[in-house]
Amino acid sequence: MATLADVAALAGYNKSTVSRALTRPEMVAPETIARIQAAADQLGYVLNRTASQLARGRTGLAAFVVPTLENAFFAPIIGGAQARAAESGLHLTVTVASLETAAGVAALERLAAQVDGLILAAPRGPDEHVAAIAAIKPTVLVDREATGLPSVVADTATAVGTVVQGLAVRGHRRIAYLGGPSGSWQDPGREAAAREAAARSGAELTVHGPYPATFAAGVSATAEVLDSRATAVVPYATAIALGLLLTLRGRGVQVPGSVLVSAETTVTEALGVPGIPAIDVDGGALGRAAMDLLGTAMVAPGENSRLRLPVQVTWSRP
Amino acid sequence: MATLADVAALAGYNKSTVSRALTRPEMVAPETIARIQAAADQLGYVLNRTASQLARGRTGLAAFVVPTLENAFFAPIIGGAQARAAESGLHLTVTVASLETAAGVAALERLAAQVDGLILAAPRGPDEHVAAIAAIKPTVLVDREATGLPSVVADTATAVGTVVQGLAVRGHRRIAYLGGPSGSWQDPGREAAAREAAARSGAELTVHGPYPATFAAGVSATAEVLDSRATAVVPYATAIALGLLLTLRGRGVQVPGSVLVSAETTVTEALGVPGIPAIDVDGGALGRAAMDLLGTAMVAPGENSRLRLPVQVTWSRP
DNA sequence: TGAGTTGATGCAACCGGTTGCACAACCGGT
DNA sequence: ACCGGTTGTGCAACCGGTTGCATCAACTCA
Repeated sequence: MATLADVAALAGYNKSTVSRALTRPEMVAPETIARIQAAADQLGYVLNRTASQLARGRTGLAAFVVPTLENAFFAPIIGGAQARAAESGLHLTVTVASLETAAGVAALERLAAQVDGLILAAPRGPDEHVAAIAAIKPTVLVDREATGLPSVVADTATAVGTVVQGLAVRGHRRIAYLGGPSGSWQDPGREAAAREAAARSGAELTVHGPYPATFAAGVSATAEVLDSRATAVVPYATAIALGLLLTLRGRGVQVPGSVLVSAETTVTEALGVPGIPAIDVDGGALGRAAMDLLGTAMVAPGENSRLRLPVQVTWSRP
Repeated sequence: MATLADVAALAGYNKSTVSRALTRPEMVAPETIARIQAAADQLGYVLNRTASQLARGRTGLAAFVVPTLENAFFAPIIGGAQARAAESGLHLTVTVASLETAAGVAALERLAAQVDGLILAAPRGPDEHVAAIAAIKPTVLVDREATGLPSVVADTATAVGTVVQGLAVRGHRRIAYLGGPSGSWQDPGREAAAREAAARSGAELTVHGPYPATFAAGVSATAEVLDSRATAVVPYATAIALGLLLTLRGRGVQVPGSVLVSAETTVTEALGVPGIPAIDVDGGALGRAAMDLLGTAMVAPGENSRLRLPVQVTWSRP
């Protein structure tokens, strides 16, 4: 592996000049840069991040922490964050960890010591645990808010309210809300919005859960949904909706017909029936926004904006 | 932040002794260790990984590379690998990247320069691209094999063969195989196994695809499946199966009845109908095995075992 | 008792970049 | 011709550990 010194020797300059040519071109004469560039190319030189990090006192790593990867919901968020991270020369490492247990917190504290900043996506667990991590390194929250921390959340509460109201307008008198994982920060807000919308439009709302955001949870929720005699269901996550949909149909229940299940556009359109509400979160935007916030947080700690991204509600066409 | 030198000064020893006391206790007198330990605790000393890495010439990072995170299939694999990595003090960073394009390869080559080893999960793209990465750092393949590289694959080909034969035995004369993403290494093997099983048991096999492993692909595959007039379908991935199932039922097609779709146990059981084949891959085991292989590959390059993990086939009960 | 081990610790040279400071060459202005 | 101000480059001291080699005391065995 070629080092700075090798390049310097070949190009006939000092290490320091080479370093500057490669990282701060504005400090170096154009033709010098060209020569150094040529030498670097010839040797196939690549910067040794570790050395660079040691010298600069930064690691060039950011961590994206998710509670689980089972939920495809995080995929586009990670994608968006990763794209932005790459642009600013950061590596984004994805880690699965929980803030619910002391062991999980300890693991994250260790991780925090090794990165320049963290994005905690939909972290569950008490505020103090979140604060403990945020105390170590600049931290941005996704789909959760906390005082004193920058955050970006998809405003699904409003979307759920819209959906419930829309359902009521379309004649649904009994609506079931399937809550998300216990500890979910978003869940109470969504539930409240659902309740409020139901009350305002004179529909009855039954609340069920908590359910993890998995297919299996949707399957096991079926009995409760049927018991509730609701004609429309608003589940917390797409995976839950899928499990529910398939099981309902497996039991010969008309969907929609006797029961209508909201999901996201790709799913509702697949149902081949119009008038099913879909809630679509732009995960990529969430991820990009989170990374941007982290970028500023790493430069100017203390700065903490709370972003709320709008969420789209559409009603399926056939 | 306290450094080695601080601890050394406080404890009255040399940096080097402190370093050894902390990382190779067997080389240092017990009471010395005790004193150094005390000093370290008092100062709240924590090892600076970056410095350690620079000196040792290793990064303590391993990369887990997936073609996409949309597919929940990778979640348990990553989980398993991450668990094992943590045990051996490695950080596992998850990266989304493709080996199909030159740009993707370049990005991975850059990544490879920064880690101690990589696990490429279900990489698509030509062998030379894989080889290019493997030439840089110890590399383990998951769900793909290549000469000279350690790999671990889930033997889904055999499972697909079993399923097709089972379907034929149960009276299905026309079976549709929905191929996976173009470039998938597993796909040809599965297709071959399906063909062979069909031929052996006198059933007719129609092959469709390629399809990406997504819900949307399952939706769009519906027309072709119906056209094929097959009574049973074996899709490449669970997400495809879900899209297909939902759309079929959305169109009023009896599933099963007119068409039967295989998936994984959680899904087939949700259908509430017996006799549907499920193919279940133990992702956690795949991940753990991959990480173990990487561990040995990092110590002893050249060593390259090819593991084939059995895959379970079950037929749903009501 | 002396030569040969063994064990514990110190010394100093790394690992590969980054950066403050010094210095020389060159600028336009007076 | 002289001066303050740029601009471009080199020098060397870092960043914080790791490790080969030297040193020295204590210990073994003849």
